[in-house]
Amino acid sequence: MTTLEYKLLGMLARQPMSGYDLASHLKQRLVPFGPISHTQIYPALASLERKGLVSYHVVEQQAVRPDKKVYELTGEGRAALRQWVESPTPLVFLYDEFFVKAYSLWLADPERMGERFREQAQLHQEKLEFYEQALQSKQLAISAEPEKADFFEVRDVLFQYVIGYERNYLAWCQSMLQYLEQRKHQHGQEEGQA
Amino acid sequence: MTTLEYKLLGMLARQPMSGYDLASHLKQRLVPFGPISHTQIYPALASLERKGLVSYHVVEQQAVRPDKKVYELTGEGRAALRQWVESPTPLVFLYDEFFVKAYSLWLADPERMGERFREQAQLHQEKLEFYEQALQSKQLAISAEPEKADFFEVRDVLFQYVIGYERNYLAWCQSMLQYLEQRKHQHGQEEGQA
DNA sequence: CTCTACATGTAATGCGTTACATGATTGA
DNA sequence: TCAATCATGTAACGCATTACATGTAGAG
Repeated sequence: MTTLEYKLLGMLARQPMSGYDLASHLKQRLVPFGPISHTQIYPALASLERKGLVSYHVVEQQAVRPDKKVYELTGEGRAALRQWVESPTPLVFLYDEFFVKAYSLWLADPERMGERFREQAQLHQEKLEFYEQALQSKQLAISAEPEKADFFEVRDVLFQYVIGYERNYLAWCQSMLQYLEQRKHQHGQEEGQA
Repeated sequence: MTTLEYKLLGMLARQPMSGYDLASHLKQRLVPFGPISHTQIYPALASLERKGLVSYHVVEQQAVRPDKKVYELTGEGRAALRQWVESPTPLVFLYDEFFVKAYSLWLADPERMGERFREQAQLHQEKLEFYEQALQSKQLAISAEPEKADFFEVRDVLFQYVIGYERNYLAWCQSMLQYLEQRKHQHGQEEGQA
């Protein structure tokens, strides 16, 4: 069982869906797991089905579209997910390419690096705004459907985590921009290699 | 060129090292990139050498140890690294297994999940303390060797990012623990499946 | 007339992890 | 005697991404 399979189980536990639905939910960022390619989803669903953790029923589509396979969790699927969720997790290391670049920023041109940091800040700003807005509309959804508050609430807290993460990222970009400004003024134009 | 290769270039740009040295620096967390296995490092160094981005000189070891290959950047290596550092970076998605588990926490036992959150908080607390301490000793190192302040300073800011990240993580764990407490009191003992 | 949405897949490639392989010295 | 440190590698396996493959309907 891979993390990918548990992501799918977690989504199906909330709502039965087809492979296509899963992919588009992720793409629309209704679930903050990042996008997952359909070329991974379909084999993974097949494998979950072989293991008896999910089952599907075919829904015929209008026109000549391929029939839709709507998957849902079986009892074992729910139990397996629950067991995994309740199990300990080792510490994972954060992976961020821009962060790796920043490690070698001392040999780069401060002017150009300033642009890069503003670029990143922009991207993270957009993501932050998306999740802030999503959080607001989700809170409205809870008051509309209180019986689903169970997992709506949890999703909100995940969104709050992402929001905190993005705020930290932005603060870091700001402090780096300050540092670069300082550097520009201090060093003036000493190193001038192409 | 993979991110891994640029990580190695970035480290070698600061200081010539052998493959073994690179691995142990990462393991000791002197560089916040997470550990990298030596089985990846040695082939990567060979590939960088073939591309002319690094060169090495053999240092004979006492006893019967294999000779050490100390690598350093070539001019092209430095230029390639610089170009990469100055290039734009797409937004990457955060990957955290515990976060994925939290998404399905609504079907788990609140008591047991509380334990898991305390566990994670502990792990992140340790990491936070490590980087806070490292930051302090690095700041001392700057005053000792001001000529290397260039990249010491940058490393510090990376450490500061990690510190912010960990603080956010801990705050999230705390808020989740509060949520779970609330949940325990509210729901009492309604669902009791094994 | 081209692009996007719908809907499902297979095949090839690449990166990362784990296991395998060697071999002396030092400390518990 | 068992593990860890030093020091370098190869081989097998698994997960993820990209490219390939099919086919209609509707919007711009």
